[in-house]
Amino acid sequence: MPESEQDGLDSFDLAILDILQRDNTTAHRIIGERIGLSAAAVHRRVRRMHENGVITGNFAVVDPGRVGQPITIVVEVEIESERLDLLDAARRSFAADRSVQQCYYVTGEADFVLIVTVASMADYEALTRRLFFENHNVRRFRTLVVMDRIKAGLAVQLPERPPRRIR
Amino acid sequence: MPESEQDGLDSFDLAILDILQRDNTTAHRIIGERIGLSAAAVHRRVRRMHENGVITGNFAVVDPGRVGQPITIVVEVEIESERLDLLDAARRSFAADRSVQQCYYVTGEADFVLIVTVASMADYEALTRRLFFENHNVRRFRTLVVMDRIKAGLAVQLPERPPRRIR
DNA sequence: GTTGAAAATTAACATTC
DNA sequence: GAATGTTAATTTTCAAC
Repeated sequence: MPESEQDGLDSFDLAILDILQRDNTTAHRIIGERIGLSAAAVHRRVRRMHENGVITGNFAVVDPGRVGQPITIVVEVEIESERLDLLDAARRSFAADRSVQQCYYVTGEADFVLIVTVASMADYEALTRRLFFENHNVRRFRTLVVMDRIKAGLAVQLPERPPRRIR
Repeated sequence: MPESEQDGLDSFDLAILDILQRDNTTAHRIIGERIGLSAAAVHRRVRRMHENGVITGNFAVVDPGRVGQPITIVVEVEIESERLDLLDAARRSFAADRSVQQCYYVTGEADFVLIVTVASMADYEALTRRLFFENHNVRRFRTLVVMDRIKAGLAVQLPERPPRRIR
């Protein structure tokens, strides 16, 4: 395969991302006015970034407390064996669980970090049973109950200058 | 003030949220077809949920690796004093930092959990300097480098049945 | 980048529960 | 009275030039 598929984001692309990360309902015409481009040019760039995988999705974010999930918990999980098949099994069971909003595989004193939302502590206990106690590969886990979601977005910091100019 | 402002989400609202959490570019007409409502009715409900704060935002999600931020790190921070003013100062400095994507105030063995994205480990060291070493209220911090973002969305689990039927 | 057609959003109105 | 569906006007999206 050719080595063409690269980032190649210029400062216009980054300016567009900066806006869409805050509000992706902003009309292309408005974006164009702000960054000095026509609406059509903005449209083409947005579509290309979506196809290229730079933009991975467009989501509405819901306040968990308003839909019956008032409790957020950070869980650190330590596993027994790092055997690939066992690791993968854990990975999959965590990712598949509907209460698990985020799941990271990490190095350091823990192996996984999960961010879960639940309706009640009883529900959390049920989660620990099905995800941790019933999985013999889980050595231990630490529960950190979230008292305040100080910052909970997914907006990525964008470079002032394009990260790398291709060609 | 009246005690009227309540959730009052019905199953239509939840069905709409379920769709918008996956893709908020879905046209109201399409949503209407799927759940059995007109486009106008969908539009009104979406607008109301936005105003009510049920929908907290509409975002495009960007792949951090594609915009020069290939490293994700989970950081647990322990602080010295829980004095309110000092706590608030820490809170604010974490939230204000552009590299900090998420910040939670938690109970348990840590006080804050941060999720940060950076361009390099040198940048992470710079971050630890400005956020932790220069803040004398930080007792210690643990670094968990993310090797795999297994699940990184913010979609909240929605109840099958409405959480509470008002009136 | 501009133009023009198709589609979506949005407001206004009549109607039903 | 609150919420729905229909209609119509406005705006946006999107393809062609």
